[in-house]
Amino acid sequence: MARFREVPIDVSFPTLERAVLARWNAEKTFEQSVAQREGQREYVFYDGPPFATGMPHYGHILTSYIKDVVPRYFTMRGFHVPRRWGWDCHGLPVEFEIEKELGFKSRADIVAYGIGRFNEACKASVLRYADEWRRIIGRLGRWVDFDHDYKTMDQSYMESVVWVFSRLNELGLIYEGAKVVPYCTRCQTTLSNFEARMDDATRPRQDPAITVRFRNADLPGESFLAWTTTPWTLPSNVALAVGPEFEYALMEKDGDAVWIGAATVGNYARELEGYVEKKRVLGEDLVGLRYQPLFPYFEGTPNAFRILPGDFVTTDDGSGIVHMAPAYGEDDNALCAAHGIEGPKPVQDDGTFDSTVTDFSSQHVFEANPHITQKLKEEHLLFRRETYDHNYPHCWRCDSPLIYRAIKTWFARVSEWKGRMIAANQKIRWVPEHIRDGRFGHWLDNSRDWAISRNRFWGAPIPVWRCQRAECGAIEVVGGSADVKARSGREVVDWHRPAIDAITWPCACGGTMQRVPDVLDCWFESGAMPYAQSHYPFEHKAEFEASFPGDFIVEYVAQTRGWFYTLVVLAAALFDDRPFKDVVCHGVILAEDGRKMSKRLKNYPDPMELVEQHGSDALRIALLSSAAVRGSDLRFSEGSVRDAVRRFCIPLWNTLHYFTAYANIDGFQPRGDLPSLPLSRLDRYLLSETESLRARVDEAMASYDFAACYDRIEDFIVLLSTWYIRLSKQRLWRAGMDEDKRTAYEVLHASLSSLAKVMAPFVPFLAESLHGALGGASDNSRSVHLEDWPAPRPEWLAEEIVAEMSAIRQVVRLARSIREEHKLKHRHPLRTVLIAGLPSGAIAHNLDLLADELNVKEVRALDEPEKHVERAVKLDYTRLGKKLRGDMKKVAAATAAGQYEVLEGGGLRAAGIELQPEDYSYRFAPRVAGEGVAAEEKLVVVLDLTSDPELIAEGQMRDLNRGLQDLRKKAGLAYADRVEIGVEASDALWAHIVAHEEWLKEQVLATKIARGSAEAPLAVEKIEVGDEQVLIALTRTEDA
RNA sequence: GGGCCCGUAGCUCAGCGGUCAGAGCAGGUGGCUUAUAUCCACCCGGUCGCUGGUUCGACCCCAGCCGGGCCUACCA
Repeated sequence: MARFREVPIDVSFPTLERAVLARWNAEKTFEQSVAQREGQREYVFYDGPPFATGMPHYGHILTSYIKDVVPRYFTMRGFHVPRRWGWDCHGLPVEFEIEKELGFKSRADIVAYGIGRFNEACKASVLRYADEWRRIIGRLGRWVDFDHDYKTMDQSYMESVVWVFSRLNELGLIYEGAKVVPYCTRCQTTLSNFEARMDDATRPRQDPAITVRFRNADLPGESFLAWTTTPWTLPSNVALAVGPEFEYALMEKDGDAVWIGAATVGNYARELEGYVEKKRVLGEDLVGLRYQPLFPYFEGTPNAFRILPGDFVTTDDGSGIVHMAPAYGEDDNALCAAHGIEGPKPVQDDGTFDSTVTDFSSQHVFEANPHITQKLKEEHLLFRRETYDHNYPHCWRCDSPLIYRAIKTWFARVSEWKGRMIAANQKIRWVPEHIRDGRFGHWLDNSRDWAISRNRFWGAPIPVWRCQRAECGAIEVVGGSADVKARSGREVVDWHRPAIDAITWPCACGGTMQRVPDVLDCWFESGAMPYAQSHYPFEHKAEFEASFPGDFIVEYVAQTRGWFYTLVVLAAALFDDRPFKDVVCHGVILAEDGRKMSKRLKNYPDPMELVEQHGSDALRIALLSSAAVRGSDLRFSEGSVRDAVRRFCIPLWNTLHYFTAYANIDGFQPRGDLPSLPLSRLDRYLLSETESLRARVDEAMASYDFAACYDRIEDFIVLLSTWYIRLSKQRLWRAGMDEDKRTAYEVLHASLSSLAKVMAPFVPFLAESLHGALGGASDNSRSVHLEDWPAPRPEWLAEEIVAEMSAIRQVVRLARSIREEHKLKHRHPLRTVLIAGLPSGAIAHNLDLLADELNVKEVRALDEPEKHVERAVKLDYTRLGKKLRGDMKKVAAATAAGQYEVLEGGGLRAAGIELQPEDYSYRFAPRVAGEGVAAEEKLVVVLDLTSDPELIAEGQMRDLNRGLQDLRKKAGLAYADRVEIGVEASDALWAHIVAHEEWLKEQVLATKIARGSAEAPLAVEKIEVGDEQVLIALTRTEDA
């Protein structure tokens, strides 16, 4: 009766995985794994929410795998690791989707449709992919709690966000200002400076660049040349700026004189053909000069139309003179404000000119560019027209080119607490490490005030109410629903617009307090996630404070300016702390061709089809053992997944198959009594490596080096499969169950059991199958994911055996290379091998192993290796380099040339310098080619190549055995099936067969060996035995 | 313009102040296998981007340059 669950050899990993999933679902294994750690140490993981406006792609899958491995690992290590799924619900991405669906062209369409209806549509849509996400993430084997998820649109979440805003306000970190900010004319809202850099929002664009004459108001024959790539800002021009330190040249030809930056004259070689430099002055000498406005629209602007000094002026591009439109440029705004100039704002919210700009009224600014250029040309004010390729920001969702525009916006005064953010960052552990002071550190250094309001609809409200009486304008900021109720007497039923807008209350002045209409930047909401998911500080106050900062987050590198950033901003302001302790930044997954994965190009395989083809664990291995987990980009190919199956899954599976099949034949039942068993050195080697694997994985996980974890596990599987099991076959194949055989089973069982646990976080499905199969015939054994991580077993470590085995494996390689060189088949036995250079005792310890592996009758120590090999001194460079310094070269040259003398009592002298025995060792190289000698490092192997009839006969028997085994397999026989054999052999060969009949019968489980073909054989084949072609046949013996 | 990362075999990537630079894949040859879709050995294949410097010793550290990627900037 089978005790171990039968493991089919022709496994389908995807099928296997589905069965495991079914069991996890049925037994609520995930829930148990979390619940059983209740009360133990917390390991706090924050789930960075995806925008669920589409289906998961490889990037999400990579993130998800890491978000699964780490919590699984720490759970097994004894931590309580709750994992709540998060949904990002608010913001432009969603609004934009809905606008598309409803066929809206502009913001006005939304208002006409009704904010309430629009937001209902947003709400209804955000979770439309939720079921698909849940299905896919579940299929991947990621354990995460979807039932207790958080959504940024939850009332509790929104109330915490409101609290965060009010808290910042109490700290004096919020203000309303009219700064120049990125603005989307289609969405009709401001964006934050970092949204303008999201993903590929900043990308090449071609714009017109024109150089314009501004005529000197007092000397009409002179003009100032200014260059701009935004002709649409020229109607709003109110000043020019020059670099006070730069030189400016007055260039003249035929009575036309133009001022231009001296360093930029070369930029205008063609236009300035024939012009002569008449004068050269410093910029500061031009300051104060007046010029005629280009357009008449704003002629009356006080203090305007003069030349101002600007420290931002460069001479890299353009003409060295910069035109100033304060409402549409940050520098312009600051400089003009400093000189008492208020700029006109003729551009309306939808990007069109208002009626003040009579010539271009109601034209969109980008549409107006050529018309403005044309008009300037007609008035002879256009000096040059060109096109300019530059990187230009676009709206990260609707893709419209942004403009910069002064607009009333609510700001978080980030520049004020930047220092605390920088300090907090120093306490964060980044993987890869360079992000901390590199990409992220520099980003923090450049932090500017954050425009947090959006003149939009679907988001958490700015919790600011303002008295509607213009002459009062009092402002109140609320920090939660209690604040609202205290003022208005009304409950907050929904923090969303328009419900929240409907709540008003009387101002002390008699006016009405009404909410300012803006909503918050959705990045503000995601930055508030640690607090808002717990409804802090309204609920779970103590739990939150005990669990903050979080232990671990992971997202892709671009979040350094997204979520990672907003988390740090808010945590530094609210708690003067880091929001998380450890963060892993993974890279971007590219298609195999090195380009971005593109649905349109179909340059990548569908993730779920791939998972159903090869299995999720294989995909997990491929992704997490790649450089992507170290922050690099990854060219993903299906081949890497196939490779993972071939290198990792199949060898492991076959190991398990072998173990269960033979253990069941033998009726092996583990007793767990290893310490009392006569462990062989091979057994101790495997146990030592088993323990080392655990330690190596722990070490790698301490630095979140997932790739190293997979490498170590794979190394172990190879060792297990190609060394331990292969060498144990003879032990396990023997009939009956002696103690040695049982020991082998116990060792294998212990090692595999440990392996199952160590693998569990990394290949959760395979580990579960492995663990389940080892647990016994009953399918009711506990999940491996409910087990504790293996405890250290220092008693399993056996360093000297590991070193010895590594030397033995080297000897085996050397012996094989000798056979290779001499075309001697491995099956052909040889008489003797001589070995030198092994650790003392190694030969005695491994006599049988060496004899088997090398297929020799006798293994002996080689006493005088010098007879077969040259001996060379191998210096310990690390030791000697430090000691000898400049003499190192002399000594190295002398010893390499064999010029040294061995000193009595150890040590040697070379180039007049004495070396201690620990300063060097010897290595060998074969002296004579063709002698059956191989050497490497200090090892020397000498194989006796001579043969004799007895050895030849044995070789033939092994050939025959091999052929018969092959035939058994081809005939589809079970391992324990008995057979009858027929052999058509020469007389000489037959005589050998007769001599070895018993051995052969035992090997191939034959009841009878006959000369000639059997009647109606089950299988027949012609094979090579020695030099002879032999026909073999077998028939299955009916069971007695 | 500035910053960060990268440049190692045909491909994907390890490595790292120490002797002769590695693995996997791909190609070739041979061998092993009573679990394996395996595996093993050997061959093929490298100016470790280039040039200097530091050092007894540099793929590794430093400087400069070339190439690629990512990020960034008030390219008006």
